[in-house]
Amino acid sequence: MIQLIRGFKDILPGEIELWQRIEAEAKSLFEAFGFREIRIPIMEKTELFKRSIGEETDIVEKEMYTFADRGGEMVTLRPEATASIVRAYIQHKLYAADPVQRLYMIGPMFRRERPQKGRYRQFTQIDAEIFGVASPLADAQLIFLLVTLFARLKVADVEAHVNSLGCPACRPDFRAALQAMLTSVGGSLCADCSRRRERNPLRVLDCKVPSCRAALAGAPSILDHLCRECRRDFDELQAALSGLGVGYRVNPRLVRGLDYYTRATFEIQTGALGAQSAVAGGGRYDKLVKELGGPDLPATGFAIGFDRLAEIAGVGAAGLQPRPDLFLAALGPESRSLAFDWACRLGRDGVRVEMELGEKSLKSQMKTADRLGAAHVLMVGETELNDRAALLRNMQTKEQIRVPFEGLAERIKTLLDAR
RNA sequence: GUGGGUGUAGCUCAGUUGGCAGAGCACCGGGUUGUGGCCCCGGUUGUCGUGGGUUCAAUUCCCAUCACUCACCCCA
Repeated sequence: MIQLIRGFKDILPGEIELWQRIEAEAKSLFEAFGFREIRIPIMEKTELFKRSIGEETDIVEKEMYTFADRGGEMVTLRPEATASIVRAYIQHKLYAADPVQRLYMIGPMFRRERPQKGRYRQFTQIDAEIFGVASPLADAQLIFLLVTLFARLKVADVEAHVNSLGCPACRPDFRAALQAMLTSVGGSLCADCSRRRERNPLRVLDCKVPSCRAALAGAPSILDHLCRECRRDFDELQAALSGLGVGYRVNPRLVRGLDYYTRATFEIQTGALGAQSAVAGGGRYDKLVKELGGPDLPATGFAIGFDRLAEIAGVGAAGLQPRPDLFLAALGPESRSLAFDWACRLGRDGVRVEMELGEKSLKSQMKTADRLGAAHVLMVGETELNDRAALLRNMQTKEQIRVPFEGLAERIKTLLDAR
């Protein structure tokens, strides 16, 4: 038999209710804050991701699903959403009407990594971006949204981490200081970090190898090298968060794996997902719009790992299963055809209704109704045909009443609505 | 890409020092010829992950392979 692709997964009924709940919660929250949904394509020209995420990043170097299509063009299944949203913002000149745009999207992303807990090759992200706002209040708003959404979904054991990555004015200074320090402790770094020392020294700060952590105990902090503007913005962000009552931790070791980030950067971390600590991450990317050919406008945004969020959400799918309002149990062909007619009418009018379409004993049908959690069962058989009235049983109280055939669907709907 | 663990019924798992493949749950039927949950009785379901090797005989031993899973790496 043909199985699904490694690292991909089906979301089956029973689990999907939780996904729908999370989606609904996210949408209503974002829309309350003026975010509008945007839908972007699942594939883009490979060039877009190379230029935005960065040629030297792991994502671009070894994780993208990239191939030549039948016309020979190099295309890539999107590994993240920001690049496409920025592309759309520029291409459709959304900034012309108003540079300030709040956009969100929910959809699948693709990265060909080795699957493990909380990590799939097709995974879903909830993404939100704010364009055209330079103020750190925009970053504070994003973090507030994350914290609020997580609280609504009863996610326990999460913590917001914030940091500033500086800007083109001050980051080179810090980078030089860090590199000098790394050279001095060179011997005690792990192989990966020795390699990263030249190309991407900031990543060394994020290394989890104990020897590296020890060697970096006295590493310079980016926060000591921020220029005046970066310092001011970072202070303002913290003041805003404190004012909102959002708990957070300043983590000078927090870095991003994508090259386009500047200044404010943040992550929501959890201890509940094994090695995968990040449930959401984001930050400011003030230079990206311009780099991709648009105007020089600032932007900030985040992505939530939907699959990870679903795993740690305190609201389970259990209470979310739909239960029928009514189950129709019919005995014999004549009763069944009557019941079928009622079932179709009631379903059309919005009553959750199910019935057995085959020939089954009443006992068996009652069992099915019970298993489905039906609130009521409407029985019709020989006796009822003679009486011209069906029997409506309340499954909880076991109370049964006769309902005349005449206008039955309407009568039933009225009875159920009255509850 | 590297390393560890695991693959037996729809699900959770036992098992065979190599000899006809098991339990619980689920499902179906009956006990009640027309009334669910509890109880009792009965029944259905398997290429024992796949391919090869050793053997009279392999689900069991050996080799390979695939899948799942956890971790490294990286990230959401």
